[in-house]
Amino acid sequence: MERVDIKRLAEKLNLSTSTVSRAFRGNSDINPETKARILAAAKEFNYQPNHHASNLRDKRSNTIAIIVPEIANNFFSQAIHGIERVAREKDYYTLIYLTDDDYDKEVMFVEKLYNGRVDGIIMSASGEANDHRYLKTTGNKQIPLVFFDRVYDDIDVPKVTTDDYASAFSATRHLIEAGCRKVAFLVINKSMSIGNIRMQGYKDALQDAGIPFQEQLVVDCSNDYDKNYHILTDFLVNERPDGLFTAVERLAISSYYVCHDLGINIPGDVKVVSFSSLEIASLLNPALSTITQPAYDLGTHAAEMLFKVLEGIPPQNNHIILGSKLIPRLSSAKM
Amino acid sequence: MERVDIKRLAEKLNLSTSTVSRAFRGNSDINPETKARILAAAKEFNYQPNHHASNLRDKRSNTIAIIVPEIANNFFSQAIHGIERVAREKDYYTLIYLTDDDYDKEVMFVEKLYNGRVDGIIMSASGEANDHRYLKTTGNKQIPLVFFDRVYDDIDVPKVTTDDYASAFSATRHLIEAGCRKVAFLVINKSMSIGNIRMQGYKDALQDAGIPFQEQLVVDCSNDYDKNYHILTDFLVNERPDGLFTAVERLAISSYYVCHDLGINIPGDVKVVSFSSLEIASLLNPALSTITQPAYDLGTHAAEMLFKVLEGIPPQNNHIILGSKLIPRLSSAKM
DNA sequence: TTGTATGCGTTATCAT
DNA sequence: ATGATAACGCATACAA
Repeated sequence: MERVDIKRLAEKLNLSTSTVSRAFRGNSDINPETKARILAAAKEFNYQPNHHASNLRDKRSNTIAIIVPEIANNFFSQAIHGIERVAREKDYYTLIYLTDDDYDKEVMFVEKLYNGRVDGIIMSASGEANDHRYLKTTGNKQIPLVFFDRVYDDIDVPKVTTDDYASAFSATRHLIEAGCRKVAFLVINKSMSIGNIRMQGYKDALQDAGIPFQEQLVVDCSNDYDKNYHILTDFLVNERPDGLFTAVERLAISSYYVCHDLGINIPGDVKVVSFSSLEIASLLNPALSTITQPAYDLGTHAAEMLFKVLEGIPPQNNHIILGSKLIPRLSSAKM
Repeated sequence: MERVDIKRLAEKLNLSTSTVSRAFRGNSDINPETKARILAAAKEFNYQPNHHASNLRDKRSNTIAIIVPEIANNFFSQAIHGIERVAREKDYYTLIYLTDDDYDKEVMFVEKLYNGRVDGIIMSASGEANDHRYLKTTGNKQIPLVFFDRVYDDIDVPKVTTDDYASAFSATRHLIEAGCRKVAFLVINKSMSIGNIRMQGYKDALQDAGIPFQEQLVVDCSNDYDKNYHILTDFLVNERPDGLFTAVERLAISSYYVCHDLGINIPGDVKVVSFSSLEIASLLNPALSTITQPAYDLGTHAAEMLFKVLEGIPPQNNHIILGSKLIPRLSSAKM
């Protein structure tokens, strides 16, 4: 009921607030016995130094924000797990923001964070196609930002990504080696840096194999399951590709549904490889060949970079690139 | 670079800080023109009222905490999504805590939150078997708490759960109707309220069908994949059940792996039904029969209950129970 | 409608 | 080793 603050605790102990305060901070000198008394009393009365008061004084919040497009997604939930673990170790709070892939929300979130609410931001971007200048202000205001996975190339902050080009290249080559001659590339936003890079790997692998690139084999999908279902149905019926390389897990899933419904056999009629963080890819029917990104590690690295910046240590390497793993399974097996 | 606060903004505008402050609060009277001027200037200088200062004054944080066992889990990530959406609408911040199913962490998190950091907590519990008295203090300190899914029965706070008993009952009956006579129940912590309730539904469905309950068909599993693999391998080899009812998704996954490796056919040799929030259950090999909980709705309801409490509206119903859906698929098909 | 003054709870500085 | 005090930035009660 009664809220106990430092003042009341001090009164109960016949001490000054400064002494009590000292008991909770590492540095200042204080008699060990006094400290013990204070800590005991604090425990008894369930006292905790008020967060807002401390942070107002210190001008820091011990809090970071994570901004991601979505959370009900294996990749992001694993990455968040990684970030949270590092933050917890540093005794930082973790605020979470979901943009639902909406660029306007992203801007709103970031601008709101100028209120001293957080010490730093870790973000996977939602609006590649849009204007990023709103972030440049961030630079001026010195609120540290780190990108992971989906980055804005024109914003010069630390970034953690995977070797998307190489992965896309090897995934495409893998399909070709499995016998595909008409490999499609399914992507959600090919103008996003990440979609673009993956497409480049795809193109180059085709060229490398002497297969001409065909624009109509690049399928621009959406975030909406129903829309994708139609897009992919049309595409598969009309183009009859013999290989699908999908830039995100969701598109592989949609492809599976469509193929099931159309009676298209995987891998007999069409082979599939996808970027995916699905842990149970091997349990799918058929087992899905994946390029698995180290989502958790992406998160921990991003967090570690951010904390380096917060600690004033300039990161030696402003762009960390982690390797992904191509795991061939039945969906892309040579028949 | 230069940090602009309310004072500086006031100086630039030749106004007092109180007037500037008023421009940002809905209530107080202020000349619309003045307000417009202030807001314009705020935009220009990128001013945002300092979060900690406001909250120190107001003794509220506009922040809620979500405490869950894990996040890389379809159920929890969907629930979090629901909570976040409601919080966002209310213009609240959302802090996230992952306990990794560790009761000690849960206690630590909650106790740390006594520092005024958040206005309320939404939690799915990690330590049913442990002592919950640490939460009773919370009651005294009036920091509102709402449970969802995994609850502590002995703590009297608003709760949102699903109809676990009925779901477990019908899942078990479903297996029996599909021809199973030796149905096992796989559970992670049967002493947890939720595991217990599900087990009761299982038992009663057996009894209802005139099948005697056998203790050795209740398999106590862990959170660890490797351990479960061994536990389940032993169990399947030794007991040869013809039906598996698994209390959590993870155990169905492990069962699939084990059955694949042992050459046990699903549903031919053993049929499987599981509580699961897996969206692609129908793409598994074989398609997994699920009891699907409305995870997202659980989240939104929990959040709405919490905000009711925060707004001083006593919830009319202290325990909301949502229905789950049994979706039979190939894994439990009658042969 | 606007301004003045005070206090929210904490901690660093300075004094004792 | 401990105490008194000022300041962090803001929002309200009260005065004008």
